[in-house]
Amino acid sequence: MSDTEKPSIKIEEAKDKVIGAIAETMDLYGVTPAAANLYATMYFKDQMTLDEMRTELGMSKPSMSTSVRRLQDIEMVKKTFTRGSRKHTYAAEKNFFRSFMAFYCQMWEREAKMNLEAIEEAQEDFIEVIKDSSSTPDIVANAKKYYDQLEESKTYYHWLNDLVESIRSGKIFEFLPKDPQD
Amino acid sequence: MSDTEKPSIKIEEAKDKVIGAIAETMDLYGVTPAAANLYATMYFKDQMTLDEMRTELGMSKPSMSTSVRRLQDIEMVKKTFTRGSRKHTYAAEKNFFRSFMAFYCQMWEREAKMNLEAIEEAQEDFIEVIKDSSSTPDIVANAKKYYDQLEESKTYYHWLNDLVESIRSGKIFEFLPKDPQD
DNA sequence: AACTTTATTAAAAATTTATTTAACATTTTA
DNA sequence: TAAAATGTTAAATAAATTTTTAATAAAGTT
Repeated sequence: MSDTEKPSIKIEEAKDKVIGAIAETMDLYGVTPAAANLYATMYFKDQMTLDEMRTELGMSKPSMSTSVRRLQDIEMVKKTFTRGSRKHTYAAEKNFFRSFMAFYCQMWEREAKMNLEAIEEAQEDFIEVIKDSSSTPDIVANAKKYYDQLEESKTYYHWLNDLVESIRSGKIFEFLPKDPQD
Repeated sequence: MSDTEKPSIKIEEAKDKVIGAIAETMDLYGVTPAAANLYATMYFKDQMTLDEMRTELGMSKPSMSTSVRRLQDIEMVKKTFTRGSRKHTYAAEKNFFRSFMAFYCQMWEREAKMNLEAIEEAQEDFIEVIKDSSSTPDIVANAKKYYDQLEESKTYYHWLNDLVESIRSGKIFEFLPKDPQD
């Protein structure tokens, strides 16, 4: 290896350290390894085509195609327009605040919605049981207990929705500044 | 079916709606289906032994054993002491605020730590390349660009640590109350 | 101290998920 | 409009993960 090559190799190695760390943490976010590696790789690129992705990661094109779409779903990758090229180009969202926002807001909103819906339905059932004349006293007591437990849990889902709202609006950064001036 | 059975069946069905919803959202949190179903089932119980779990879910005991341990890891289940019983007993954390806290704080702290470590190492490498006399001007320019990109991303990880701290200390609830008085 | 009960670990089986190869559809260009 | 290039869908393969059966260890009881 010539001396003049060393620095560029060192750069690649340095990038790889960060790519590895990003991909590993994304893995825990329910993203497939291919998508995680792809995002981390794109984090150091301006924009990429599907063919560049496949060359860079050594994976198949359909794998890149589906990975890129999943990353688009969670808004971590955006399609970019490049005049003069018929290949589609994509760019990674490099602002982690925006990625955080998109990912968690989507997730928490979904969670709150799904669970609140189930809770409402269940609570209606419990009320019917409580009203039902054929219910024995301890069945009624049970139904009441569950009804109250669910009622209390709603507080959490409403809070989750509030959290989402404060992130979307940016109000949370008034409370927790991005650059703490200490 | 006798009329007096109907209410208790209705109760079970109502619980199952909520169990299904909880388990489905937990699935997205990287928890195995067995663990997700187990937690959701325990959510409506005071406490359970491994044998009760296996009977209730119709799964093997080792599956319950490992599931319960994973739930303990993310602090969604706690071991309880029951005098007079030699079987271990476990109880689900029913306060979702506490589950949220334990789960996300653990996750975010880990993410910030891992990525910040990788970033520090990479930045040292970039500095070496910049200092290296055998680096060509555009290699130096590249190293500087990456260095700055990583430097900026640190803001996010520090913010994540601040978020964790405000959740752990409960200060976040001053900003976002659990019961909004509207 | 031996026996019984309970829980955990290890190896095997089964299921699920991710990835690839191959076929198809779409778009662009000549 | 035909040919070439790009991207996506479908079926098949491969890999990883989850779950189970079987064996082991630990704890408690007689």
